[in-house]
Amino acid sequence: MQDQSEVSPCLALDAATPEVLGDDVIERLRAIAVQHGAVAAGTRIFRAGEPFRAIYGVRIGAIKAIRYDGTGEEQVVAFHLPGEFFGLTGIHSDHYVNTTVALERTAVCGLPYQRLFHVANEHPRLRRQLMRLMSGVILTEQDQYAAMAGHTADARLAFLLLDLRERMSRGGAPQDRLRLPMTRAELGSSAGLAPETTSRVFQQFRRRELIEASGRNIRFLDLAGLRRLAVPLTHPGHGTGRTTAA
Amino acid sequence: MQDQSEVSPCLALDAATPEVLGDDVIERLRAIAVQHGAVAAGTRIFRAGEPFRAIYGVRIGAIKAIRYDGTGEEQVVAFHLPGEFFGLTGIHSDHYVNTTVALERTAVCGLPYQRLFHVANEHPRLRRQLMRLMSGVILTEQDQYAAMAGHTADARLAFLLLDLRERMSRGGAPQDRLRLPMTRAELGSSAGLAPETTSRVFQQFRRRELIEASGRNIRFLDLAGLRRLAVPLTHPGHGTGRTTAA
DNA sequence: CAACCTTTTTGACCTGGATCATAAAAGCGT
DNA sequence: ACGCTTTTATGATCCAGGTCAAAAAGGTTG
Repeated sequence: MQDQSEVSPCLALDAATPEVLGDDVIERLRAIAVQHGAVAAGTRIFRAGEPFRAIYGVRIGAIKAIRYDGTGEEQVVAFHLPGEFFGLTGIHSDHYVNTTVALERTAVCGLPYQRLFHVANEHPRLRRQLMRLMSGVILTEQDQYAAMAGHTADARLAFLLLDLRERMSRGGAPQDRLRLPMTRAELGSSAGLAPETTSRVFQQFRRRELIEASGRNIRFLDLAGLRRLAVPLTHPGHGTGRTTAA
Repeated sequence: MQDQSEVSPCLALDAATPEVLGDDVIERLRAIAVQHGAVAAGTRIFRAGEPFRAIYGVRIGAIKAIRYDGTGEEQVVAFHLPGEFFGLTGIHSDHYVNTTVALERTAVCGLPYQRLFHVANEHPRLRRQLMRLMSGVILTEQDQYAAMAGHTADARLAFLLLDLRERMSRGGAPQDRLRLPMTRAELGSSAGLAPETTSRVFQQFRRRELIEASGRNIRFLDLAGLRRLAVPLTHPGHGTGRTTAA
């Protein structure tokens, strides 16, 4: 189950796909998917304002979605990890609204929206899955918002780390270690914090022995402690899958 | 065009509906829509954790979507105004994740999701519109997030006021006046600010003669000034409709 | 209209995090 | 391995905004 990124990278529409969608649909999707080769860190996938053509899935690597805030300052809106989709806001606007950039060596695949829509026209299962996918993105976005608004730097970063941990370990990765694909500055920006603050909070976490961190390599020492710190997302009911969007 | 809230309240799927969807679809939707009578301020529409049944549209009034943050403190996640839909996150989770409460005398209508989906099965137009709707919600959510993260109280509230103004005037309402349906505390909470701060910023806006405000009644005196203050949402390309979600 | 309760405003104070500055590490390309 | 650039860490300072407290408006209900 760990070769997920090899087998049906783009097709992991919201985690539980193979069984849910059926082989025929998977085949159709595979046919329309545009597999892009791996690109180097710093490569832009698309730029805000470009006409919307396709939604993208991350196969390997990581993506940041950014906006340029007035002064030209870069503001990170979201990160996208393997198995997640981005560019979805283009559906509404006919243009991409964020610029997306590879954080490391990254491979994405594109699902041209018109074609995707046509396939969906013939497959109710896929339609339902698409709705679920988008709903999940809204949920993620709201969680993020709720976790940031009116909370301390500690809480925000604890939340972010736990969130990244969970999303990274989706394809069966080690659960106690984590290699961050982004800089402290980028991580901070996504939480509305200055890079210096991010760095200091990391130190604090180390001192408290919540994590071990050398550079971008994190080891979780005390998950319970981190969770206590982080904003508790009181998602009632069951555990659910996750998604993201640009 | 101002009796929109009377004619096809629920059906205004993402603003541009009548022409886009066609009369037959409208008729079908009208048939499945559950029109709820107006409820008093403070009435809960649904509670976090309840099983997901329907998505809701606001006909008249206003809704707040809230979460209870650890300590039991209420945190406002979003406001929903006439013409907007909420409860969409339930699609993914099978449960509502926010609690939604009427802020004033409010009428909503419910679109039972299964039925909605069935109608959509027969109408590609509606499918497309639903995708657009959800994409728009993601966009709104991201805008909000970007506008709040790492910006001053002034900027956040200026943004919020302009946003509310725009959304309120959707059905052809006066563009220079605004009756806020929420308290300062609620407005602040949605921006991650303390009520006192919200109040003080309002005073500051008054002194600067950006707005005139007596209680919940706002008059915009200097839109350009407010916009200069607010976080500029560099949405490239065209102007687009708006939406919201719970 | 009076008593009551909620919301808003204002003041005083204090702290979390931004900012500025600089040093120490890491990466990284050659 | 060696510079060079980018990233991270840490210290000092400052201020926006949170918190506590209390008064002043508003609204609501009997």
